[in-house]
Order: sequence, then C-alpha cells, then structure tokens
Amino acid sequence: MTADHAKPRRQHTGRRRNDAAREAILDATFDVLRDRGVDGLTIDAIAEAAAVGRQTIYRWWPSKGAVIAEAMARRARAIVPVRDSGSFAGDLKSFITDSFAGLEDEGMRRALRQLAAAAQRDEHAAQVVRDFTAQRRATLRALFAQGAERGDVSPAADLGMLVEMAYGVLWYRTLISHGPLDAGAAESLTAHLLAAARRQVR
Amino acid sequence: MTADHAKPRRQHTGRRRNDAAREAILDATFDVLRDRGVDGLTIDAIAEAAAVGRQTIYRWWPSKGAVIAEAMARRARAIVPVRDSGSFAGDLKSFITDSFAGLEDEGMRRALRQLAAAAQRDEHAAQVVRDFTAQRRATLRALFAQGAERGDVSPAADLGMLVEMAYGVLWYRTLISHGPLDAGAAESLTAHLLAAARRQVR
Amino acid sequence: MTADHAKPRRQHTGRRRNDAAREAILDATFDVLRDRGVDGLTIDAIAEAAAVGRQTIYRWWPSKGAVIAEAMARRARAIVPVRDSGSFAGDLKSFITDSFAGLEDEGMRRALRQLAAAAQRDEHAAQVVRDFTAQRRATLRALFAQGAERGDVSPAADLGMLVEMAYGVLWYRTLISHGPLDAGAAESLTAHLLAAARRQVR
Amino acid sequence: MTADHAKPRRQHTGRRRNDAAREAILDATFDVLRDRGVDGLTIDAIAEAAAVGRQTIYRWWPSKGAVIAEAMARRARAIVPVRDSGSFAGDLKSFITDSFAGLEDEGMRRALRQLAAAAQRDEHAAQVVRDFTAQRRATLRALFAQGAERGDVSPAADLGMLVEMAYGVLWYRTLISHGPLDAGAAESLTAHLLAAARRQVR
DNA sequence: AGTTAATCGAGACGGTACGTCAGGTCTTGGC
DNA sequence: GCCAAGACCTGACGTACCGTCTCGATTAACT
Repeated sequence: MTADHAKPRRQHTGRRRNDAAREAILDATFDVLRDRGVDGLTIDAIAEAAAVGRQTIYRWWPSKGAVIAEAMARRARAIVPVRDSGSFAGDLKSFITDSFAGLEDEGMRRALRQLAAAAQRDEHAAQVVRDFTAQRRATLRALFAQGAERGDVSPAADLGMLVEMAYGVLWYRTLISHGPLDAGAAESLTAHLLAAARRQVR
Repeated sequence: MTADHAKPRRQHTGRRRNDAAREAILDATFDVLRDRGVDGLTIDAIAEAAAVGRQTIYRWWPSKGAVIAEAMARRARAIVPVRDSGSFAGDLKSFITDSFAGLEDEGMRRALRQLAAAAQRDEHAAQVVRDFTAQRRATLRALFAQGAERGDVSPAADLGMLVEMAYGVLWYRTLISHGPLDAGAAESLTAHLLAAARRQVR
Repeated sequence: MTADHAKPRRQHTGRRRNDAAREAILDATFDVLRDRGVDGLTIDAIAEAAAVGRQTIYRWWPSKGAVIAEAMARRARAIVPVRDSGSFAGDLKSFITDSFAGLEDEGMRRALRQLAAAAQRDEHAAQVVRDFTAQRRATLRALFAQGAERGDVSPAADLGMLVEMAYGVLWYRTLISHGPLDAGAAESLTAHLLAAARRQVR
Repeated sequence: MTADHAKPRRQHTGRRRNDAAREAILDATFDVLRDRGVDGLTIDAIAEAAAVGRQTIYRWWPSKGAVIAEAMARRARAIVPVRDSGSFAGDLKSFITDSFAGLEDEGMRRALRQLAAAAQRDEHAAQVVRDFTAQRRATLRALFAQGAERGDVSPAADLGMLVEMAYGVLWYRTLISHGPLDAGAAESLTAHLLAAARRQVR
C-alpha cells in the first residue's frame, strides 16, 4: 500500500482554464531557466517542475519562446520606476542604478541572456522582447525629455540615441562583455550620459 | 546507366586534411545561417550543403557553436581598420561609420544575431565572441587613449565605459531594437560620444 | 450570426438517464466501426458522432471494448433461429446457411473483425464475445444432439468438436483466410459436417 | 566516477545494417508480447528491451504490426513438418497433433492472439498473416490431395473446406472459445476429418 | 613499388526532445 | 442527478537531430 493519495496539490477547475496551472508553468519556466540554463529548459522539464501535462503548455502557448518570454516579462514587471529626486541628474542616476540593480542576481542575468537568445529564433519571444524594451526606452526617453525642459539636455541632443547608449551598455555587458553592472558602473555611465546630453558637439 | 559518375566535385587529398572541405563547411555554415536562420542550421544541413560527411565536421570542430563562430570570424576579418584622419573626431567618426557599415547587409546582421544566440548556450562560440569583441574593444579603446593624449578626451573619462557605450549601441540595435545602423546613426553616436568624452561631469 | 443555435436535436431528460443518448452512442459506435475501422474508433469520435459528451460514455461503460461489444451484440440479436425442416440435414443446412448469410455484408464482417480484435485486449469485450459465442455453440450443439436422437449423428461423435468445426470455418474465413461465406460454402460445409457426424472412424 | 564504460554490449557495424540489432528487436518483440500482452507492447518497450533506439525500429519496419508479424513468423518457422507414417490417417493425425502442440504454451497462444488482433488493424501484419496461413493451408491441402490419391479421401471432397475445418478449429479455440488444443482434441478432430473426407454425403 | 595510415562521404546506431493525439478524470453550468 | 463541454494529467506516437561508430575509397607518406 503506497499511500499515494495525498496528491491533489492543485484544484481542478473543470472546463474552465486553470489559472493556477498557468502560473505554475510560468514560475517553473523561470526557475528551470535560472537553475539549469537553456539546455535544461525542455518542455518536459517545465511540465514536470510545474506538475502539469505537456499538452497544457501547448494548449496555451504557441512555442517555447513564448513561454520563456511571458515568464520573463512577468518578473520584470513594475521594476525601475522613475523617481523624482528634484534634479535631472539625480533622476537619471536613480533610474540607471535601479535598472542595473535589477540585474545584480546572476540567475536573472542568465535568464535574460536566454530570453535574448530565444528572441533571435522565436518570433513570439521576439515580440515580447520588442514590446517590453520599447516600453522601457519610452520611459527613459521621457526622462530625457523632462531634462530637456529643465535645460539639462541640449535641444540638439538625439534623445533616442542617448536612450540606446544607456540600454546598450546594460545589454552589452549582460550579453557580450559580461562587465559589471554595479553602482560604480551606474555612476560612470550616468556621468558620461549627462555630458553627452548637455553639449551637442558641432 | 544513369551516367551519374561525374560527381567528384572536390579533390580527395588522401591522408592529409582536405582544406577545400574545411572551407566548404565554413561557407556552407554561413550561407545556411544567413538563409535559414538558426533553426535550420543543423549539422546535417551544413554537411549536406557542403557535400561533406557529418563526421568530417565533428573531426575538426568540437561543437556547432564553434563552427558558427569560426564561420563568422572568417567574414568579419580585416574590417574596420583605424584610419588616421588627422583629428580624433575624424578618426572616431570613421571607426564608427565603418563599424556600422559592416552590418548594413541584413544577412550579416542575421548571422550576427545567431552568433550571439549561439554564444549564450555554447561555450566555444562564447569564447570566440569574447575574444573577438575584446579585440574590437581594445582597438577602440586605443583610439580613445590617443584622443586623451591629444586632449580631446578628458583625463577623468572612463575609457572602458565610452567603448561600451559605442559598441552597446551597435549590438543593442542589432539584437534588441533593430534600429538603423546607417551613416546618420554613426554621426549622431559620434557626436554624443565626443561630448561624453570631452567633459566629465562631476 | 451563424444561426447555429438550432442544435437541440435530442431532448434533455434532466436528472434521469437519457436513453436516447445511450442508443445514439451505440449506433454511433457501430457506424464509426464499420465506416472508419478500429483506428478511427476513438472515444472522441463516438462522442462527436453521437453528439454526446465523453463523460456520458464513461459513465455507462467501463471501457471502449465494452461499448463495441454492446454495440455489436445489439446488431447480432435474434439472428439465426433454428428452423424445423423435418430432417436433420435440412435443419443443419438452414442453420449454417443463415449463419453465413448474417455476414454477407462487408461492413458487418469488418465490425466483427474489430470486435474479435477488441476481445483480445479488452476483458469486457472478451466477456461479451465469450457469452455470445457460447450461446451460439449451445444452439448448434442442441441441433446436433437432436440429430443424434434421430440417428443422423453417430453416438460416438464428439458434438463439441462438430460445433467448433462449423463455427471454426465461419470465423476462420472472417478473420484469417477471408474466404467466401456464401450459399455454396454453406452447402459444402454442411455436407462435410454430415459425413463427419455420421460415422466416427475408429 | 561512475565506471559506466562497460557498455558496448553489441558490436557497431558502421554504415551497414546491424543484423544483431534486428534480431534483438524481433526477440524483444516476441518476449514483450508474450510477457506483457499487447497493451504493454509499445515501441518504447521493444526498444528498451532490445537496447535499441526507437528510430532503429522505425527505420526498418513500417509499422508496429509489421514488427509483430515478423517476430511471430520467425518463431513459427520450420514447425509442423509433414511426416510420412505410411498411412494417410497417420500422417493427418501427426500433422494436426504437431500443429496443436505448437500452441501448448500459453505465451505462444497469447502472442498469436495479439498477432491476429494486429492483423485486423494493420495492413502489414495482415499481409504476413495472409502469407503465412496460406502456406500452412497449402501444406495441409497437399496432404489431403495425397490422401485422395491413396483413396482415403473421396474425389468429391472439397479439399479447401476440409483444410479450413481443420485450421478453423485451431484458430477458433485459440481466439474465441479458448478450448483445449491437446492430444485428445487432435485425435477427435482427426477422426472427424477422416470421416468428413472419406464419404461425401449426397 | 608495396605497405601503412589518415581523411573523406556515407549512413546506421543509441539517444533525447519535440509536438500531436487519445485515454480517462474532473468541474462547470444548464436543464 | 444527468448532460454537453472542455481543461486537465498521462503516456505513446512518429520525426528530427545529436554525436558516435564503422565501412570502403582514396591518397600521401613511409618502408
């Protein structure tokens, strides 16, 4: 007698979608991604970690990349708000420092790398990455625009370029150079961005 | 009789390594990568496109990523030399414009994206990417150092950060935002970098 | 507006078992079995053809084989009565001819083959087959016993064996050799059975 | 260190088909069929029992039924030779007794039932069953023809029917009635067949 | 000149993951 | 309580690639 009856971990919801299963899948995806990397991220592994049938994953997501993307987007939600420190320099520094801080965990960086990799081959993941990063860029761009109103950013400055110089460093260090994203890096980047914004050369 | 015997496209080299086969593999890898993306890039596909046995690939490269990396490095060789225009601003602009120009072909960008994706999961590809980009950074850093000697770059400037701001934009636009890498973008980036380098704010 | 709302083909019976649903299931089972063979005979297919929920099938039958068996038994009911022609030879010939005639439809033969196949793997179907064939054997055996009383069957004859020689041919031709089960075959079999019954050798 | 290197159970044959693998698959199929029945006979189970990759099975057989059929045919080979006892009655009795004896093992009967079931749904298995049984029928028919020459079988007898009466009993008892196939049954069947063959009634 | 040795194209092999399909269980909401 | 509907977990299916192995051929280097 194996006394295996203590199994109903999750409530069945009958003919309606089980949202608990959905969340379990997304959580499991993130966990597997962080702990085992992308090679260990098989649909089977997700299904097993989420205690879910494989079909349940295929029923709701069109591809593995879509699951990864949604799992990641779920974690990145509500991070890096714009803070009002009274000065443009302060606001920018806070924003960049906070953005970097969100990646201080190696697991998070690893997951982000996998997401970027997935986006190169999976259209669904690519869409999520596109939307997510566009929204982040818009936020930072608004901050620069605010700086322009205050006179801290030259009217001749290319705000889009400034934004991509900032996020470029963040992603480049995450994906390519594996350079640090600590407070010092944030400070240095902020200083150079301020200089770049202030005076447009020629 | 099917007269199919007119097949020996490539000379057999006996017990010595057949360099023609090696090149066929690298060419085929790049072609498949560009034309079919990373999902179509199977060892079988490379072998078939190169008219080569699979074992011949495994004999000379430790992993698929290594093949991709070498195929890519082969194409990127000898691009973006440092030109001496007489002024730091001119040199920087040339460097960045040339760097961007190397990616004006969509096929090249696609291949680069696949390389970056491969580097996230394949140690051999990662190593090649690491080495290649480190070398590029060193080149650009030397250019900034030369600018510092001329007084165009502030002694307080963080040269490493400036370098990554430049390459960050290049990779960010390639991998994430898919923004343009044309002459206008190069000019804007150059201008902002010059400003960032010239005056270190606090 | 697709005007698809005109769907209630069948009356809902509320909390009492809906016998119309039961019959729809059995009919659908037989139809699917005959038309699409056993590979097309999925529970889903039956449910869809009967316009019934899957659960309704599982509520009333323990297995697919049980449904098949009941669907078949329903069709085979009240066939092949014993006729009294006045002579044993005439009675036997009628019985065999009628038995064969019940299988002149290819759909019926196909369904019977599927039933036999189901009985090899499903205990419920096996039970139905066992009961049904035992009843048929008993009927034929009674006919032989009657022949023994009349002196047309030797007292030394093995009635059980004679019965299985008859049904053996019927099933063997249905399942294995696909030989004809027409009037000529019935006549030949009858003649040989009469000879076999009349004189027990040694 | 797991010392797992003692693995090469079977010799690799390179680019040529490995006949040892083929035989291992057929053996494993028969074993699984006999031991676990048809529900346990999955391709995975065969592959695992044969220590073979699933693809190796799919490479050489078009369907599961084809594997079953070949595995069975392999076992049934060279059984039931025609023996020359000097008399037709003796030869027939030997043949039937030997045929029955080949099924005295319950595992063999079970496997045969599964083969018959497979033949109802799989064209490849059906073909093998058709060929195999046709060959057996031809052998027995030749025996009856020889009896006709000796005068033990009436010229008016329907040899084909006699053959199917014999094999009908064998298969009917195996598939349907599960009656005994022992020496007594063989003797009874032989006696009735002799009577049926000797005198054609009417 | 004959032998040895390494490469090559080819393709079978033991595996792993894929995405699909069917089975049998469960719950909802309507009747 | 019965019913249609459909989500759920499970597990087999057949396919695609992986990386390894062996073959027979070809040629270069060594005897």
